[in-house]
Parts: sequence; C-alpha cells; structure tokens
Amino acid sequence: MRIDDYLRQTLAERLRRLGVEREVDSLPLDKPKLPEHGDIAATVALELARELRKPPRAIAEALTAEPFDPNYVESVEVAGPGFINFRVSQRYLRRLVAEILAQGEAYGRSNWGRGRRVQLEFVSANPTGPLNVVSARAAAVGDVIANLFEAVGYRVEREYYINDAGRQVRLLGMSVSSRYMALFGIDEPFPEEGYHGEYVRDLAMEIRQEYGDRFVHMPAEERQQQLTQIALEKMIRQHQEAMRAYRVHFDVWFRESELRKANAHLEVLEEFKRRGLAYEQDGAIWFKASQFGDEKDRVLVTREGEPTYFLVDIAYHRNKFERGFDLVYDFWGPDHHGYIPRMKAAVQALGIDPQRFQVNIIQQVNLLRGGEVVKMSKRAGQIIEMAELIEEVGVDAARFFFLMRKMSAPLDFDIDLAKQQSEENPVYYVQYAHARICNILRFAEERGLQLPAQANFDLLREPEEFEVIKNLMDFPEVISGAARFLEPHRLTTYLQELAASFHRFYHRHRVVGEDPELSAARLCLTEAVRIVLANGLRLIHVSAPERM
RNA sequence: GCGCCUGUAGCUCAACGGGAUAGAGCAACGGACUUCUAAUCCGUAGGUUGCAGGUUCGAGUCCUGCCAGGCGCGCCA
Repeated sequence: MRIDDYLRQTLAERLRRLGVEREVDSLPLDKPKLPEHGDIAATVALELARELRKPPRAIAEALTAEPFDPNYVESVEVAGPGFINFRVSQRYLRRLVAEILAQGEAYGRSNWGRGRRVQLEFVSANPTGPLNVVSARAAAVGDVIANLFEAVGYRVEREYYINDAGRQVRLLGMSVSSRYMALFGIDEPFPEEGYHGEYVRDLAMEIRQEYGDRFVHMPAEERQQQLTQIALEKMIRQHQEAMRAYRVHFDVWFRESELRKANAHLEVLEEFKRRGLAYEQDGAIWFKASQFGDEKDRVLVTREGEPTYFLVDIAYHRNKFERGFDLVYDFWGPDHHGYIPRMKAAVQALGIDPQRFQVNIIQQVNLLRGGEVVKMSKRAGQIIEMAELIEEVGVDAARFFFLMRKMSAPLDFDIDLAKQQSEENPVYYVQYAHARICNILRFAEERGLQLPAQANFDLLREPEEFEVIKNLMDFPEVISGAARFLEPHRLTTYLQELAASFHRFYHRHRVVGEDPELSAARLCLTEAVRIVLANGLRLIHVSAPERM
C-alpha cells in the first residue's frame, strides 16, 4: 500500500472512533515546505476544531495517541496550532525503490477512472488556413490531458472536429478559385471576406500543377465548388500531417459535413420545435437558450434559411453522447468563451446531465519577436504558423514550453528567447538527467556491473538519496492531481524537481564506486529515477534520449 | 457598459484546492571538471503577492470594491 493511502485510512479510522465520519479520499495531506515539518502533514485537526469544539492540538494528540505502523512512519509530531507531521520511514523509502523497479512503466498509473469512457475534443481548427500557435498549445495540452486520463484509468478517445461545411469553407474555395484564375491571367473577383494568406496562392499553384487548366473553362459556380473540395482536402491533410509530426494522435477526425449529410441538425431542429424549445421570430428560428441559463435566446436558422454553426454544433454534441461517452470534454480557444453558456444550455435541453459535459478554454498565446507582440490575423494572412514555430524550436521544446503554464493563463512565447536559449530550456535539463543515467548504466555494464534484480537497500543512507526517493514517491500523486485538475504543468514542474534532486545526488556521490554492494544499491536507485523520468516524459510525449 | 481570463523577485513561472518562515529557473555576482557527461553542481543577492477593505485559528489562494492588461459580447465560425 502507498503511504498516503495508509495515512488516510488510519486517520479516517481513528476519526470514526472520535465520532467523526470523513471520506477517506477527502482527507487532505500536505507536503510541508520546511524539512523540519516532516515529509507529510495532516491538517484535519485544524479543520475539525470548530465542529468538535475542542482545541485543534487536543484533537491532533488524540489522533496520534496510538503508534503508527513503523513500516510506513518513522515519527509523528504535533506541531504549531495542530498540524500532524509525519516522517516517512526509511524502510518504506527503500522498499519503494524495489517497487518502482518491479512496476516499471506501470509506476504512477492508477485506476481512479474505473474504465469510464471520456472523449476529449481539441484543436478542431478550421481547415480554412494553416494551424497557428494557439493550435499548437491546444494540441499539447489536450494530448497530455488525454494521456493523463489514460494513466488514471479512463478509456479515452481523442477527437478533432473539422468544420468542412458552411460559409467559411465556401470563402476559401472562392479565394482559391480567384488565385487559380489569376495564374491563367484571368481576373476573377476576390471575395470580400476571402482569405489573403500566401497559402491560398500556394494551393492555387499546386492545383494548377496537378490538374492543369481543367477548371478554367467551366462555369464559375462549378469551378468554385470543385476547387473548394480540393483545397479543403489539401488543408485537412496538412493539419493531419502537422498533428502527426507533433506526436498527437487523434482517434477520430469528425467531419461537420457528415452531420449535414445525415440531416442530424434538422432532427435537432424538429425535436426542439416539437418540444416547444424553438420558435420563429423576424423570419429566423430561435432556441430558447435563456430557459437554460444563457443570457438570451440564440438563432438556429437564419432569415436566409441557412442553419447556423450553432445548430450543427448542437447536433454534433448530441452525436457525441449517443456514442456512449460518460464524460465529454471540449477544449476551445479564448475567443469562444462567450459561446459556452449556449452550448451548455443546448446540452441540457437535449436532456443530458450537464455534469457530464465540460468546456475548457485554452488561453491565447502571445508570440514575441524582438520583444514585440506579433499581431496575427487569419483573414489578413498575417500568421505565424505552427510549422514555423516547431521548425525553429523543435517538437520537444515546443511541447514542454506549452505545458509549463496553466491553460487558463495567457502564455507569452518569446521566439527569440526560445531559439537563442534553447540549450538553457528546462526540457534539456530533464532530458539530460535521463541521458546521464543511461550513461551511468552503460558505464557500469562496461565494468561488468549488471543492474541487479535485488540489492541491499539498507546501504542507502545519504540525505541526497532519500531526497531523490521522496521525489519518486510523489509521482503517482502528481499524475492523479494533474489529471483531476487538468493541469499538465504539474508534470513538467515535477520532472524538473526530480531531475534537480538527481543531479544533486550525482554530484555528491558516486554510483559506480569501490564497494560493489553499495554500487548495486545505487544502480537500482538510479534506474528507478530513469523509470520515473521516462514515464513522465512519455506522458508529455517528449523524447527521453539515451545520450546527449 | 456587461461577461470571462490574468496580475507573485528585473524576466518567465511555482506554491498540491485556505496551512506553518511565498519557492524554482533565467539574467547578475562568487566558487566547483586528473572523477559515472560541466547541457551539471554549490553559494550570494533579489518580495508590502496590483491597491483597499472583509470572512477566520490562519488568505498569494475565498468574498466585495477599485486599478491595469488581454479576450469576448452577430441571423460569423
């Protein structure tokens, strides 16, 4: 059993004897900042003082009157206003090294999710332009949260929603058509709100290369329709390739056009009408979103008879739940946060428990170049593409960087700095620790020292060794915390701490030394660190190099 | 005007869901390679947590008001 589980269970049991029922999982355990406060602190006594009308120290004394299992706890101390400070026993820490070696890749995983099915939809960038850096951030964050969910026992599906229908797509087709005709010296008016980016010209040239003048002499409408489809497929393939190169795998690429083909949106419309949730006004059809907590009603079908994006999106979300997911998580860009209440309202109107549907906003990325914010606008064609950024800083560094902040906070990404200081980037610090360990293991092998299956861990007695093991001990909790609160940055922070404690140990002590028994024990410890580093890096899809 | 996000060391960020004396990295300064990788380590310095109230044993964290920055408030997506 893990020590935190042991402590929670034991404390809950003793509380019960005091007449207090507390759920085992809800008993908070803290990690004290100061070493003299022990390794793990419980604050229950402070919380219960009011309820029990007793001084917190007295409660703490009562909870610690009996001894704790020495296999877990070295010492207990009631401190300050009523903290219970535990010191982890060396026996437990030494046993943990063997435990990690035995568990290998499984160390850190848990079954918190109990196999429930979760869908995560993220990136879902419009296929009307190249992926930008916000997509790069969303891809990293969504992917890692998916990995974390898997690690804590959910069954996860990753989905990318493609808006391959509607007005914006038509505008892309018309833009491409205009550029295409220009290549043949024919002037076709450029759509007013068309896409001005250089990639539109590139698409036109590619199409000329592949299809020649085939589209020149057909009616404009037919040409635009065909070029729309061709350009669309090219853009989608581009996006798929970019995600693959960025190590993000999507289980499903879901197309809006499929919903439209199946008239899924019209079914929703009929249902809403039938149930009195939709009404006509000013020639448009509205959804009574205000009945479900939104600030006003929303249009489902425009006066021109065109279904809104919103209507199709409702059908999409119904489709998601029809596929049997217990939980559905959407990750949207910051410009969509005003859209959340109406989507939640719609999901509720469909009769789905809103608890099962969560929308998360991934905040914007400010790209800095030369100390100045790079302004970006898709329509104006001013854009820093995800691909450019990756090329400049690399996948490992880019992913790590995007994961280092909470998604709810805007992120400043200084390109010059990331490029210039790429050797100082924290990702290299973590990777270096892994490479260094691999080197030690190679060195030991050359000396005829294989990684032993067992070792005398009682020989581990240096403070730096225990510091490392205590860090290893935290790993499972870091994963479950990062998953539960959707905070991948806990993982990157943790990996840096673990790497630091190992580097410190390395500088003070030799792993492969005179004493073969001690060397064996330290090799095991070193391998345990490598396992945890590798497990952590795998979760964020950053490579764990064997040499640097 | 209303709503959402953000404000912590010169810079980039932590602080495990209210806990004890707010911590790292970068930049600055001073040290450590005849040793398993110096992409490393050790040390010094750096703070009125935007401001003002409130809640309580205890607030960077929760509440209210203000200040500053970003985003949003379409029969666009």
